[in-house]
Amino acid sequence: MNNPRPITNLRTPAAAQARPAAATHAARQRERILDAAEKCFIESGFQAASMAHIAQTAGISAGLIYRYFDSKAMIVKAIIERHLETDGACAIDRLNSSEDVCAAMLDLFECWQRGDDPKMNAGLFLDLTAECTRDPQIARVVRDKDKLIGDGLAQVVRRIARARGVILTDAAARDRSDLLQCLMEGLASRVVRDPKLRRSSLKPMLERVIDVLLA
Amino acid sequence: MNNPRPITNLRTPAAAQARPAAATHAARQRERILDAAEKCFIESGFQAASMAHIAQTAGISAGLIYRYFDSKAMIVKAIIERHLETDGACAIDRLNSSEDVCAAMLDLFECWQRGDDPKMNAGLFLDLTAECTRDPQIARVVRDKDKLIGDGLAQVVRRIARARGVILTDAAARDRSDLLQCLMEGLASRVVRDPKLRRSSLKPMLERVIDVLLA
DNA sequence: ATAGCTAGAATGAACGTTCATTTACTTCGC
DNA sequence: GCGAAGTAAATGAACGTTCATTCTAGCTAT
Repeated sequence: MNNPRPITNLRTPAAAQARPAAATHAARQRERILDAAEKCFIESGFQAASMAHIAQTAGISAGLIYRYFDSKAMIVKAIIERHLETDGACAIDRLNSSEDVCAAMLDLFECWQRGDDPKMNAGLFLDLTAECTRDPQIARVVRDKDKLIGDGLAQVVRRIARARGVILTDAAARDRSDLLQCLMEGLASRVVRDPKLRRSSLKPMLERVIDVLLA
Repeated sequence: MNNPRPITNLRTPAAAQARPAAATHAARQRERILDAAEKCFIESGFQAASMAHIAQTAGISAGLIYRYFDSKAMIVKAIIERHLETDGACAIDRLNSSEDVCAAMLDLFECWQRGDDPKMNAGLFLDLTAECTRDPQIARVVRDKDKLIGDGLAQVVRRIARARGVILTDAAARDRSDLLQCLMEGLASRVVRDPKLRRSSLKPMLERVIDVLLA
């Protein structure tokens, strides 16, 4: 008499409806596993991080992970989706709230440089982008999200340009946001390849470049 | 009576002096293995590419690889060094020869987009950069080379600015080359995350931005 | 010329290890 | 006491690496 699968499958949202108390616990456990996985992925990369290490970091047994996730690939997928959610939204939010695009970008630069925010990690960003060239499923998710981020950034560009008295067409705003995105993502690479790079030496020219992009 | 190591160690340059005929064969084999490894690394990433797959791609047995390389890590190191050599030098050469910095950058963009040149692959570049955040040895090699590339780029900036009648200090040229590098590396990320991005939509704003950086 | 010898080149099976995943068992809350 | 939560050992596949063995090309003595 083997019972290969739990009767209430925690991996489906159906469990949430069935028993609310257990569901919140399950959700918390999933978060715990994802937090640990994120830490491990940053430390070792998606491929090299082992389930054993993730389990140890989460403070649970390796087998227990499989109660909450079907496979390692599903954890990777969940981390990527979470990262895309926070990373993209956070960047747009910063630009929207600060009004000073240059300062917002330099803040992001410093955040990457410190490496203290697991949600905005340069290594993870680069690894994730590289993975797109190899895993079509990941590529699709990333490109879908990237399109949304690009749209959001284009809107920010249009809004700021309008505040400066310039009316941009959709296409023109998009060309400018593409280059802005290029700059931001380039900073991720710069952070890693030149750790000595300072905000102060970046600021003057970045200001002038962004001025061109918004006028 | 076992003889654990070959008397002429192919992995040391000393072998080249000893027997020139065999040395050229060894060098050719090493190149063959590196070419195969490069292909596999682009296809699967540094971590996921297996020695068996590299051997199969090279058309030799798995064991033979160890006659020419001590370990997989050494192959990774050799590929990275080869990549840094060609990638950096090639970019500077293009800028030096074309005089039109914008066109040279867009050429590089298209080269990455086509993905036909194994020496200039965006996925490999991103993977390699991500690896810096995890392997200190790789980080050191990449950062040393990055410094040289930055110096070269700063010189190009100074030269072009001077041709336009602007004299830049070393620090000013460096600030500009940092942002140029930022743009170029951002393009590697853009190529992967937005495959539909076109040279024609990039060109107008890139021209204006580069104009600012060189004047 | 050629048979025998030698050493490097190459093979492929086997090794020990590690990994993701499964299974059998225990603990805990209700 | 029953089902859910959790553990730890087991499993088989895959990995990097090694090793005994075979192949091959060039040299030497006859």
